[in-house]
Amino acid sequence: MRISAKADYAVRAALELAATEGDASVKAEVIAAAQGIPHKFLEGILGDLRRGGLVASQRGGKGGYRLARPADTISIAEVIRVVDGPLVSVRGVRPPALSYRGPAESLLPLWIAVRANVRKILGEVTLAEVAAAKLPGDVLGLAEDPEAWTNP
Amino acid sequence: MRISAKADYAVRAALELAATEGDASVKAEVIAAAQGIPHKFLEGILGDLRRGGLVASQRGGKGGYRLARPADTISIAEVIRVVDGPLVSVRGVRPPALSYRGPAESLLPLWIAVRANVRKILGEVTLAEVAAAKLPGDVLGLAEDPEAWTNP
DNA sequence: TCATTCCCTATTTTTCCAGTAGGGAAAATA
DNA sequence: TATTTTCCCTACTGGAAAAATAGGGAATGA
Repeated sequence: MRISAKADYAVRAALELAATEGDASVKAEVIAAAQGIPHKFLEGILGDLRRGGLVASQRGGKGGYRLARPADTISIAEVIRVVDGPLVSVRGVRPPALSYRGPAESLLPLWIAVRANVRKILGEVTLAEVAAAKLPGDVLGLAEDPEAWTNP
Repeated sequence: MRISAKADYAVRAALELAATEGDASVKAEVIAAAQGIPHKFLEGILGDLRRGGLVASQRGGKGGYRLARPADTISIAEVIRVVDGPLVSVRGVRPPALSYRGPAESLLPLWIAVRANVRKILGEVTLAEVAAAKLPGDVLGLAEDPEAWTNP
């Protein structure tokens, strides 16, 4: 299960906006430099976020980007969906559209369970929480287990 | 987050073996037909599973493949790791190797939490359970929630 | 010996990811 | 109005990885 560069970049860009005081606009170039993201590639991503209604933009002199909604109302899952489509897919297909035969029939509910779990985490955590380094208790609990950091 | 065709095929092939009575060998061609997997592609996957120690093979007349260990000792996570490498990665990199700056710093524990959760599910469910359509209670609980089947 | 089946290597085809290029449109500033 | 700044749009490219194919070699049982 791989999280794409696009999704990673999009979340980091959104976090930069979430961390900006007030309604000030931030230029794409500034975000790119702060997070080490290729400038033009980032512009495309910010365009996706804008079309997805998560970000507002302003052209010209003092222009730039800002969040379209308060940072505590935007989940990480939303950001990823806007740039990458479905949160979880199998062979590029979203789970409910899959069909399995024979002993593999119970694979579908298994993928559904995985997806539900991912949704639960990424859907409850907001940009505000990550930007402020204040993850919800249950998520922090999972992340704090030393076992979670071990390799394979 | 995308699960590759290879991982999906590998699990389904392993489930066919898990569902086979006794130690009987199953031919690659039979598995391919049962699950609708391209025969030659499947052969490569079965080779990976064999080199990973999950499957044993036998050449010649009555040859074929069978599980190298009891089906209730092989988790879905093991199967996926053998054919695809790390269970979860960000931009192709496994989470502990990532490094984030500024407001994105808490992204790392978040990815870790997601990974821990995926591991928890796929690591506890065995081939035997899926093949017998008897998923563990907690997994079934997640999968039974109608909410989990809704689209986005 | 012969049919069967796994085994190995190489090659192809396709798809998608990540990144680049160049210019046009809007807005502020002067 | 002219100029600068910045977002905005379209196209495109390179390359890697995913998915699949091809062909023959090596073991095994009959």
